[in-house]
Amino acid sequence: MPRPTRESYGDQKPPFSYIALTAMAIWSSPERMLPLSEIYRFITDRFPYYRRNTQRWQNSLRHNLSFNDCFVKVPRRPDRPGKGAYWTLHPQAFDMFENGSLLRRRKRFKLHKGEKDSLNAELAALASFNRAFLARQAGAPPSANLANGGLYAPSTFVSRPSPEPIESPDTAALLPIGPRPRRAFTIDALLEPEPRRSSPSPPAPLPPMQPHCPLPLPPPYLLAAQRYHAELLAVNSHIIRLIHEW
DNA sequence: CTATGTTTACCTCATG
DNA sequence: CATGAGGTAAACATAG
Repeated sequence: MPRPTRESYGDQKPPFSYIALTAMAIWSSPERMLPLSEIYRFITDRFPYYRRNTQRWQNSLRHNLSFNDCFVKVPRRPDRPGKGAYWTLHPQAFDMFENGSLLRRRKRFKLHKGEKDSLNAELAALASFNRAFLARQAGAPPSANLANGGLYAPSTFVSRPSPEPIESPDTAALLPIGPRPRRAFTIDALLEPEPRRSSPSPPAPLPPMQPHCPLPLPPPYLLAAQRYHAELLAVNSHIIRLIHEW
């Protein structure tokens, strides 16, 4: 049976789980990261089946986002106000599907408590930093040093390149535990290149992952973020290519 | 208020 | 039969 294509389903229900549909949407986006509304849009755009009964399936989809550890909620940048957060995939969730077909899942992706805790700690730190930054802006409005758009990249992902567990990269070392960073440069370290607002559907080929020269030597954020993106782009380039053929 | 998230419960289905 | 994945409903909570 040939790989199904976008037009194969029409009004029929596509054979993909919500997790697969959401992963497709995220993968197809330039930053590998989307707000909920964009995930909805991706799905309704290419699967007419989901243009009906939206309350039902969108509730299910939100349930999946919250319930499954493979999805990570990343806080918005303070200069990009909006309704919800951005959703991305945990890099370790990439071997979740067999053969990359998105049709079958190997096993549920679950983080162990320690991993989950440190991830949550970092995301909370990010949100906390946002608040601090916002407060700072309120005090000194003029020059927001955040002109070039883009999003945070989650930075505390443990790299596990292959089935063979090589060494254990120290995740905790990536998280500045103690005093929250007070200077604004840490936010620059988290900036991503401008996503190139191509509005409708055609996702940009593969976004250039420019080194994005850091200003002052950035904290571990940048290195971790870059490693994260390298993982996204390298480990799954074949899957991403498949999705782009749709 | 609505969109977004979180959580619990219960159901079906496949698999061992 | 037990277990796990996935789908659905629903009861919240919270942010904009």
